[in-house]
Amino acid sequence: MFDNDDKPWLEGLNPEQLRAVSSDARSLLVVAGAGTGKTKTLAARVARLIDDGVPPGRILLLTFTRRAAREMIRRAERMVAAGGTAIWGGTFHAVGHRLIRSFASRASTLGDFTIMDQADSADLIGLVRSELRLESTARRMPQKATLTSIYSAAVNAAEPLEELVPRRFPWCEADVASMSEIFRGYVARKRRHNLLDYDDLLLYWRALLDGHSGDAMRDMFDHILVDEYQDTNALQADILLGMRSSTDRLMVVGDDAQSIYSFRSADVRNILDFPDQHPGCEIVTLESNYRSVQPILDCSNGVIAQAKERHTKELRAVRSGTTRPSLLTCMDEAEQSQEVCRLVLEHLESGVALHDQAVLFRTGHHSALLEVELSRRNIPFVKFGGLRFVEAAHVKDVVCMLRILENPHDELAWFRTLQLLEGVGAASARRLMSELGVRVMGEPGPDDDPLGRFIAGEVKVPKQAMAEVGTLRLAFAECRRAADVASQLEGLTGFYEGPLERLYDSPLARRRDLEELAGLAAGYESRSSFLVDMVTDPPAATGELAGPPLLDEDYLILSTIHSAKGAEWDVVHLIHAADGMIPSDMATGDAQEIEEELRLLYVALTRARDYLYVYFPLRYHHRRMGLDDSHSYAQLSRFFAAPVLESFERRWTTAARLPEPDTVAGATASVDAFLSSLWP
DNA sequence: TAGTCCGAGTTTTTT
DNA sequence: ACTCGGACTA
Repeated sequence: MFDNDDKPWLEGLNPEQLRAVSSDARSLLVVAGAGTGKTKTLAARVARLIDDGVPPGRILLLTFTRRAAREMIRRAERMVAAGGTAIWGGTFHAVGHRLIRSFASRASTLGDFTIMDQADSADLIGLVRSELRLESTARRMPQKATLTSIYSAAVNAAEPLEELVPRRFPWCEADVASMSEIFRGYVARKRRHNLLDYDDLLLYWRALLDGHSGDAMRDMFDHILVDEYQDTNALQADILLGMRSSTDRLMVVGDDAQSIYSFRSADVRNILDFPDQHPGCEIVTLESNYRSVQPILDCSNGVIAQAKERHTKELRAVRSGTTRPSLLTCMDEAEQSQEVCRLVLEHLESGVALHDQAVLFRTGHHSALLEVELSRRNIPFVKFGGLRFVEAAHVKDVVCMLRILENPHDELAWFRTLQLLEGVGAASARRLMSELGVRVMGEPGPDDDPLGRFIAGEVKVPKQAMAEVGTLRLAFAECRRAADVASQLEGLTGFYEGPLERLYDSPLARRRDLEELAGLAAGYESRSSFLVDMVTDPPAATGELAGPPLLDEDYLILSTIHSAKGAEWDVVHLIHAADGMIPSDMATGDAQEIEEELRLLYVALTRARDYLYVYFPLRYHHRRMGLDDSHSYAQLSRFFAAPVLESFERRWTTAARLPEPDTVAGATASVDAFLSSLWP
């Protein structure tokens, strides 16, 4: 019936995948279990659409990361010659930004705006908080980062503070009143300075859909495809509804068992309620797993079977293989690191490249000790997740200087940059900004060129700061003449040498980061697109790689479980399978949180193709690398209940065999005592 | 007013 | 082990 030579996208699709690829239903829900060929199906569908004559520019592909979008588009383009306009692909936030830029500026409602990342939002919230002088009241306010999370959670879940805070931030319950005041101030400040935060990218998108631009926006696309639908939130579901026209087709793909972003207000109800929200919807379920061998699936199925609420799906292995996963009990974290290195190298020797192996963990700092060990043994690695490269103070400093060049009225950027100068603190920075005429955009001022005034030296600076101000003026002046971002960065880094040495320790590592930043910038034509990408699509990985030349080399993958979503490796090492680590003791408040931790474990286990190793360190030292030997015993994660344990090959290192079984059995109390001693 | 020292409180995961 | 703000000194 089909000629595969004509239609290469048909190749190797199973009947369910084929249904998803060729369906013409107006609304299509694909429930795709882990490893069931979701990416392949999405890519094949895109290829099919293009082959059917849909112009690529009229296809919108919404993914969780831009990396995922690029991968899918690449695969689709391999299957079919895609000419003409490129497919619209990216995250909700990145696409929202693009749409707002073209529609809002055209309507001149917003003019030229700057996007803030989360740290910028936190700084602004901190600024508003200190200006409101709420500290004088008896209670101390939560940290600015916490306030930012609360603000964002309220926006994304569309939930009033009075309900949200007691439920998700119970320790801040007493602060709700002052919080509302701060948030009101924050919103006003954003508006006055034409700043949009991440949440605004979604809010303005939705607002534009309700306004005059709505029809034009809806008319842009014939097909919308959404990946990782289980991790979208109420606001995003709303946007999708708003984007629908009478003729378009919408396909969403997801797996409720892999919903792990409720902290970002993702709501599994989105995928569960999709059929109701989009009447006449066709549903396709993918259950054949092409990734893992059956013993790994047995163990993953056993883990997810413990979930209370779920769509029952049983993954079936297509590939053959009988190696059971290993649960390795180690003496302590140090031994765990040793064992990971040993097994990684063992697999390397038997032909599995480093980048086909990954070490997964619950939180960014869980890999700290392992990173030391890997460096010691010269095993190159790249780390995904944890603290981001662009959020490091020194990278932010340099990016802020670029932001001033882009928008000389960027209050936050000036405030940060000026304080880099020796002898200039918050007070002088404020004074300088007002002298320079950094002001609300769009309002007429005495001079529209604060940067020009700064370069011309038209402001009084403290004596101490004279030298550095001079260098900065020169650097800015050169930047104005330089054509490309890369050379602008070079000039600014020259000025930055002084502040870097003075303000931070380990300047060597930081200088390396700045070189990496320069390398990234070299790939950009314009400064503005570079700055936008730094916010909406920042580099996901940080690594111990000295520079670009080394990128060709083989390297091991380290990743938080969250960042491992959608990926797969031949060999997966999951470390810290102790209670308090997974589930994280930060997330054992209520049953729903614990259930999400369970899904998190499920996501980790289902990343493995051939070999799966789970490591459980028995003892946790109180003071890492400390001189004393005080420690307490951990308990195996509660998710490894008896039936799950049966699917593992259990092993103990020689050292781990030593403690008496009853010591281990009674360990929970001591772990809890240790952990709670950290935050009394 | 910048920079330093001290004490109190602190929640992970990411766009 | 970190951040943050307040008090204090130069």
